[in-house]
Amino acid sequence: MKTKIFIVDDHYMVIEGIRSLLQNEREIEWMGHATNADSCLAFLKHQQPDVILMDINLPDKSGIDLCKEVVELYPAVFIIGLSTFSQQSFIQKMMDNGASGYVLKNATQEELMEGITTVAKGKKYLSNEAAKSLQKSLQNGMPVLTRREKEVLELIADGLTNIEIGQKLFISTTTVDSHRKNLLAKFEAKNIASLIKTAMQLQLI
Amino acid sequence: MKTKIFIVDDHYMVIEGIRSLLQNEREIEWMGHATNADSCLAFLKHQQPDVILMDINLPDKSGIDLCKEVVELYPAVFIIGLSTFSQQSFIQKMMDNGASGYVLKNATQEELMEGITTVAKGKKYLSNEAAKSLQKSLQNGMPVLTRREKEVLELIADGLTNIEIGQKLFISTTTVDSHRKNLLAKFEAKNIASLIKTAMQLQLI
DNA sequence: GAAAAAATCATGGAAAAAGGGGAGTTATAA
DNA sequence: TTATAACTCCCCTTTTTCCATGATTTTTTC
Repeated sequence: MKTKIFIVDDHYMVIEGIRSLLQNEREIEWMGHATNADSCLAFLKHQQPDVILMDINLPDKSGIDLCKEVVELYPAVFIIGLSTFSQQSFIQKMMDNGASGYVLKNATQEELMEGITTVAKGKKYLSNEAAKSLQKSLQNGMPVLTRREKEVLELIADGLTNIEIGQKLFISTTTVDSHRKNLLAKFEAKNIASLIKTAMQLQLI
Repeated sequence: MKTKIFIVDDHYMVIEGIRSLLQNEREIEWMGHATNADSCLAFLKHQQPDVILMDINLPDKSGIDLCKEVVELYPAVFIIGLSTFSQQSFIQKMMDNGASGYVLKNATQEELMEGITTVAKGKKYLSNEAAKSLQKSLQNGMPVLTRREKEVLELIADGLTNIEIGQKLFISTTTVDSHRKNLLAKFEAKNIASLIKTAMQLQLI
């Protein structure tokens, strides 16, 4: 039986690239593509592919959020995350949100096919490079933040002071300060400036 | 006469996508591709294409630097910068370094062909979207930083205090403070945290 | 060579962050 | 059920940033 494939990516060159890589594969049926989250959801109302290749950066919604929605609505559809090399930190998020696999955009035809067939069987797949970069970002002490710490970090990055953050989250200013201190410790940062920089680099903001 | 094309991009899917978009064009001769700056330069030693489509993010060197080198070594070769949507701020840099055009990766076949033919004639080309986003980032008050402000900004982002920065640049602490204030004003930021965030988003760091 | 922009320096004060230390409560997972 | 992690709160001190205001010198540009 053919594996039905659908692509969500806002770059035509990537869509064409995937189509080109898959066009000679007999076991693949190309169902089409979407360039944003909305038209992807619209498509799924009528037809369901076996595997969706989903970019992480979409114009209207992050692939991570879309992934979650699709998995909830259509549990039978397997999702493979697609991303460029620099977005290692999203791999974990994508998998946490129900993706079955992850393939980098510099994957070869072989890797892509391996990913699709593996995932279509219900197994998990991480391409070598993806697995490597995940490992690397874990090794290189990528901080694991709690829910609250993430919230506080976002607000700090938006320019709010401890007092303002406390009011927004209905907690004491001193509590916000505690979270701030924990963040500095986890990032091994001297101050908020360097913390924001590394957090942005790791795409945690 | 056919236009000879060469691609430098580290993502196979993009390479395949471009190849696929161009494969039926009679006026295009596909010379090959490289996935990094070094092999691009190695290729150019033996053969020169008319137009190079060059990604901005390469594993060994930024496309911006590579662009400069290629233009110096082979003035007859025209370069079109390629990038994803989020890298508007690089468009200007790429053009400053001698690129003849700029096309976003979500360009259609028509846009890509228009870009290639325009550039091959020696003219400049910016795809609608690229031009738009350039305009936008200029309009939306993308701050124009002075040499000193950039230096100070980098050091702030690395976590140095005003005192440390002053020592490093051999200027008074109060001078550093002045630059800091100017930066906050230019970015319309409430504090350094939000400044670093937007500076990272605009890829000024 | 004059105007504009950039870089330099300063004072003083208010606000916020950074650093240190301590401690109770609530989830939650082994 | 008992550790463990997460979240909460507090005090005190020092350091740094932020804000207002003003001014001189150097460099660039027309």
